[in-house]
Amino acid sequence: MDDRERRIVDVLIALQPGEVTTYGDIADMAGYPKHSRLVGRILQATEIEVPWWRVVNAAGRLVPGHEGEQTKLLLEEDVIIRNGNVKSAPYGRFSGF
DNA sequence: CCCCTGACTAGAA
DNA sequence: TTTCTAGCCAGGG
Repeated sequence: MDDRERRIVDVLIALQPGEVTTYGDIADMAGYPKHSRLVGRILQATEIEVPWWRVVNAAGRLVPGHEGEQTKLLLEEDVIIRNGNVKSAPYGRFSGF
């Protein structure tokens, strides 16, 4: 695990309940703008426990293949979801309250 | 090294 | 609003 991966994971595990953000924002916060794809790759491959359900793409689309579980987990954190998309969340990139 | 693929994105059609 | 086009990065064949 290199330095970039470590920093990105640090940002991920720091996400709080109800805080929904995007791949691009995670990359920015970790100090690696333009590396959104790397974030997605890490989320899919890492063995470390991270709140993956609090990450969606820039359009608010849920993770392909995990919509069901992700929707359930987000609803428990008071995140508003409509048609498989995050409409708004208490905090983070999709905060609309 | 080339080509394709994907939990990505911003901007132009 | 939806679709396409470049850019972007790491992996795998």
